[in-house]
Amino acid sequence: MPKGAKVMEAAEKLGRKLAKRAICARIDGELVGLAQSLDKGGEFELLDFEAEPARAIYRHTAAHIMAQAVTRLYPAVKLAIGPAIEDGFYYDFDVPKPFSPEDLGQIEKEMAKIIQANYPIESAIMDRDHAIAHFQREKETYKAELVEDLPPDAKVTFFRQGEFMDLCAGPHLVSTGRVKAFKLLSLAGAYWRGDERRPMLQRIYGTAFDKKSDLDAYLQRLEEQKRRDHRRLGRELDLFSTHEEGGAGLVYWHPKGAMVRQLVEEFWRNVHNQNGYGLVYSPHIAKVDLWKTSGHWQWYKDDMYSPIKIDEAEYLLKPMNCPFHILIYQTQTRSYRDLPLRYAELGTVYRYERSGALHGLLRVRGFTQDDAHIFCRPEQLEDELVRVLELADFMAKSFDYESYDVILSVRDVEDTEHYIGDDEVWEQAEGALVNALKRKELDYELGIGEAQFYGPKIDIILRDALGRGWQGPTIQVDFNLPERFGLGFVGPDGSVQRPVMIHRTVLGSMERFVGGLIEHYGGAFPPWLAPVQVVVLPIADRHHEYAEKVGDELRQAGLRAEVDVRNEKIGFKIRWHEMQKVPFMLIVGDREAETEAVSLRARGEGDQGSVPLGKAMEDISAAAKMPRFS
RNA sequence: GCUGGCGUAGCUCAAUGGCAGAGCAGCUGAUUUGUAAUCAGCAGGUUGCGGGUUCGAUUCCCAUCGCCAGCUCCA
Repeated sequence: MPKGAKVMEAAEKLGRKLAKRAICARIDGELVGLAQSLDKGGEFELLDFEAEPARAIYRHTAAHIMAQAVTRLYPAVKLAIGPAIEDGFYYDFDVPKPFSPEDLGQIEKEMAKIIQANYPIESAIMDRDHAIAHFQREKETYKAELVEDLPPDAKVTFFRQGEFMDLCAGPHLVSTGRVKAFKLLSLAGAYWRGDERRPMLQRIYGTAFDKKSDLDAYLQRLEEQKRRDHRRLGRELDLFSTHEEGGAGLVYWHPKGAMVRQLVEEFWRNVHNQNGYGLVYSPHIAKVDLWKTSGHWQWYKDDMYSPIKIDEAEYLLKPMNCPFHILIYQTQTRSYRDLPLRYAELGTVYRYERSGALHGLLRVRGFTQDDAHIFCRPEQLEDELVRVLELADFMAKSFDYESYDVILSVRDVEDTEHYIGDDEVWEQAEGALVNALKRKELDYELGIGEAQFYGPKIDIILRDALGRGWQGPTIQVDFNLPERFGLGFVGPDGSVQRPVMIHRTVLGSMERFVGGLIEHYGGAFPPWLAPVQVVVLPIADRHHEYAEKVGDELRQAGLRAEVDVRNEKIGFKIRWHEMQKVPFMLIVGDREAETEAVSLRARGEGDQGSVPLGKAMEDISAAAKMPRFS
């Protein structure tokens, strides 16, 4: 290709069809727009909508089109930022009057005009000072601030489409007409630069696809997410409720939801007993002094509830279980031979969550953590972390979470205010976590400044059936609490040494975990977790006796079975229990009663035909087995 | 906590300043049913709670509680 030729021309050379679908190119790893000139050679690759970076460019252009439309309709608007995000884009605006949902339709219409006009999108470069002056003149104070943060010698790029020009690093589509399918989805407030002390802007979320059918499929996926919403299923399947009278963020588990939770807990207990944990119970409140020793009073106060006065002493509701497990540790002189000591507890804690953060079962003010604290010698730390990672993996797989993402949260070394303990101790802790992850060959993202006040942590984000992420296991290394409580163990040489603590949960909390499970399974729990595993459906009144007998036998065999003797037709009952997501239905009429048989129906799969009762019970029992750790 | 939206029967939703309604669920009765909704009748409400404007408020205003979408924060 000649120097100065456009990327697009190079693309055409590769093929008409290819060029038509291309959004941008990657030259030596750098993304460039199709309208840009080729000023250097290198490895050349065309990207279409299938490629994530190209998709982001496409949606980013859609965000610009939205900003252009908003600027036309609301001339007083000030623009902030408008990036592409997972599945779409947003743009933040400062407008005198907030948008209403009805405004979105208007904006969409204006966007359609801009797309129709097919304005070419051209880039321009200005030096930093000119750019600042330009934005100050235009009263675009947010844009001016963005440019001011750039280094003094920076060249600032702009993109122009029609009358609209926006500060932007690019690249972009070649013209506005390239956006084929878009939709504005929602409105929200958002702080400028995510800082709650700064102005609240109006954010519009939208999404864009290069095919109408893909947009429709995406919108259908949103519908599917709504159908699986645990708050909706929680009501429809009679699993749990919350009550205005009782207070926000506090959960009431109904018998069926409680059964699911109980099964999760039973499984959890089995696994922990098998894995060398001692299961403990601890109180819900403790004196303020204990929380002063642990540091919670100083470092975690904003998340804790006000003290309760009992006999002149002040007590606090626990936000964490760790100090209690430490007290248990301290009841004996521990030998190096005793370690590691692992205490596990389904411990109910209470934390103050800001009212706007509350959300169904996923964000609540009282919840039960599947907590454990491992006290070990420093040289045991890495092995223990590996064991926890293995346990976490087993737990995830047992609930059909096929994959997960790992985040290593470390302290921000600049921020000395939010963390206790010396640098050396932090480095040691962070190093142990990194080594454990390496040994399990787990890739991870780094979360700087995301650590707990007492130590760094690994967070595991479970990917559900729809590919969404759920906060699951977390593993924290802590050298600080053992120090604060003066914990010790007697070493082989008779000297007293300091143990290390691991705080960990492998599910998260019962509330959040079960909430996630409801959505993951869409309410259709696998047989071992289903609150009702089998329902017996008699055809007519004369079959009730046999149906009850079948129900009794099922229950005798340890299955959770119900008999539906309502005066309804069989079709009604089948529909009802299908919607209640019961895994198995046994239909009994004259034919079955005569031959000690049942007509088996499996959830979602329909009629499986007539089966002898004994065989049906065996099959159902086999399908309903709780997973075991091996 | 902040911004915006919302709160009407158990659930889903109508009624825009003038007698609060429907479907499903519930109850009663009829029907005795063979693989995703049998029919009929009955009952169900201080319109979240408190104040105000008005002859009159589900509707307009203020406050409060709760919910929703985000922001911030997090198991």
